[in-house]
Amino acid sequence: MADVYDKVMELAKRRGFVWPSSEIYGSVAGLIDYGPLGAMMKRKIENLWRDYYVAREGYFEIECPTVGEEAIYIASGHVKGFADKMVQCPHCKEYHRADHVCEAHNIEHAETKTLGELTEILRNLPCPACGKTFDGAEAHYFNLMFHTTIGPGSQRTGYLRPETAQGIFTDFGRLLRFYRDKLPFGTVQIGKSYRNEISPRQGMIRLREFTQAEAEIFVHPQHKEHPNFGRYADRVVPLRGIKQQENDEEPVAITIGEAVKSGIVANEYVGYYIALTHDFLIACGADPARIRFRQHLPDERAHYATDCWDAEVLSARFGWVEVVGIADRTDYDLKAHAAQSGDSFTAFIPYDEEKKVREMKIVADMGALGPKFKGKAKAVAELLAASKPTENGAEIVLDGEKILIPPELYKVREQETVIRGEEVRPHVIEPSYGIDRILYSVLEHAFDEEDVDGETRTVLRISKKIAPVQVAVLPLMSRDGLDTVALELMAEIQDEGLIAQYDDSGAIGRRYRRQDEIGTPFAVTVDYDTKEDNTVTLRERDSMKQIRIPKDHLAETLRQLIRGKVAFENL
RNA sequence: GCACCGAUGGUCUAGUGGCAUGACUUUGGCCUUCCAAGCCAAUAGCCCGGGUUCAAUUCCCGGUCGGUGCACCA
Repeated sequence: MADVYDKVMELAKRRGFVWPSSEIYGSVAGLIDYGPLGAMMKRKIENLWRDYYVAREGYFEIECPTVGEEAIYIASGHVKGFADKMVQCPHCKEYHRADHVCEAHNIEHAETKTLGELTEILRNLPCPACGKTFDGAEAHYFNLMFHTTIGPGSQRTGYLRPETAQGIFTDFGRLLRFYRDKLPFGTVQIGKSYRNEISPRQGMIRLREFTQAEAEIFVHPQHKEHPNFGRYADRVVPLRGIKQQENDEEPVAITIGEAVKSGIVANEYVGYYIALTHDFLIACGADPARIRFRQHLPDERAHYATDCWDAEVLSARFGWVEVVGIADRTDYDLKAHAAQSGDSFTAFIPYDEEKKVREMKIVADMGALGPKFKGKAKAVAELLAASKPTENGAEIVLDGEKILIPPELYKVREQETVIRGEEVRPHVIEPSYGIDRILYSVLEHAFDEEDVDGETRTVLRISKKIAPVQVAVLPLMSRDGLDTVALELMAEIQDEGLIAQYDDSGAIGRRYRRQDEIGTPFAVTVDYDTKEDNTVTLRERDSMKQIRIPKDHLAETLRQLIRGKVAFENL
């Protein structure tokens, strides 16, 4: 069954987009190599992403290690949440959560038991699937994080990061200062993340090492209005909300402004990035008819997220594939890191107007309290501050003992305190992109075969913004000086910062086909007229149309074509 | 991780207990004045480990990778 997937992967392998990793030693499932064209294309997708998030949104990029110490992932919940105690039934081979099986048989606190204890208990318990006992089976941990040790002596436990986000969260304090203590601000990271999948299949869709591009945008919890919401408010996006999924309906095409106003999308930030993602995926060359946004159902949503949408792209082989997740993660992560680290993970937000609060303050006379209460003096002073004194003195309870502190041991002052603002723990809006999946989706959507004069023409109609090779330079004949002129042009084009490929092998038609197959958007051909009038042929991949342009303008024209500043048909 | 199926030049593939097919691609040459033309030549392959055998790419066992189903996938 040669479906599009087979054809795309065959082409990807043959032409140097994607290869199985360490193929000569047998490869490892879930690990891939990007070949020369794949690596170039991936870099261009990442750079296009930077255009959107770094250049246009103003979110600076940081780079954190892929290896992180244990504390990070204890705080994030990955050490616990990503590790289940599993047991496999020796009879029917079914997998079960070891603690769940125990708890179903009234074993209390099974979750906290060790693997040995669980194995011991399970020995006499029946498998929920087949009814036979687990005798002979051993409970084992199952954590999807790659584990390692940092430094000699295996002293420190480390993990390969399962997402790039945690690096941004742990740098929160530094980032807040970098952005001069103001909300909102955003930070992005593009890099590798790791998940030790049990059974990674589906080619490039499910990898053990994959590239994420994530933005973490820190916003005031009460102000989730995006400052540039107007830019995307009128953009129509296919949304498949909870309602459509429950009624098994098609996505609704609706403006993002309307979606936010009607409450389908939780807030402007989430809506804004849904629209931006729509824009970005189409700019990469994904087919608009095969993109939709699906809202997470309440029961699949992570417990901390208030709203979460996946950008899904339709694949002929895999169905709708999640390529981007856009979540409002609330303050879950910052709260978790605050608890683990002791730092506050808050921003000080000044009020528009200072608040003045009049209050009674009870100030202890430490000179008198000290000798009287000795080591307990400090505790007494603190209790005094919170007490409500009467004329006879203030009654406090110290270690269960009621003590009356006479008025001469403290002073009561009425005092005005100025409150200039408050500490606010931001909420996090997180658009998270799976670059590998996007690259595959674009390849699949761009793959096209058409019949030209009885021959099959294979052409990758990828966006000229992410095509690995941008221009092919072809001498019609590799003689009569045509090759010399072509090589000169080649150098000029490369000087312009474009990626060009020179090809003088075989008939001209064959060379066009070669370039079509790797998605090169433009080809320049030097022919005999070039020597007469200094013009060259410029051919466009998608239409196969050709025009002649003066070779002096070539490099500049190409640059404008590729940046989308001018259209081929207007030349 | 389980079950079933598969693995042969770069790609697709034929086939076999004893010299391993063909096509396409690629490279060089001839030819060729714009869309995979033709001719000549060259390069290049039986997934890995063990077993059976005089001899294994072929048969057997184990593994790896890929596909499918199950399980897993905050």
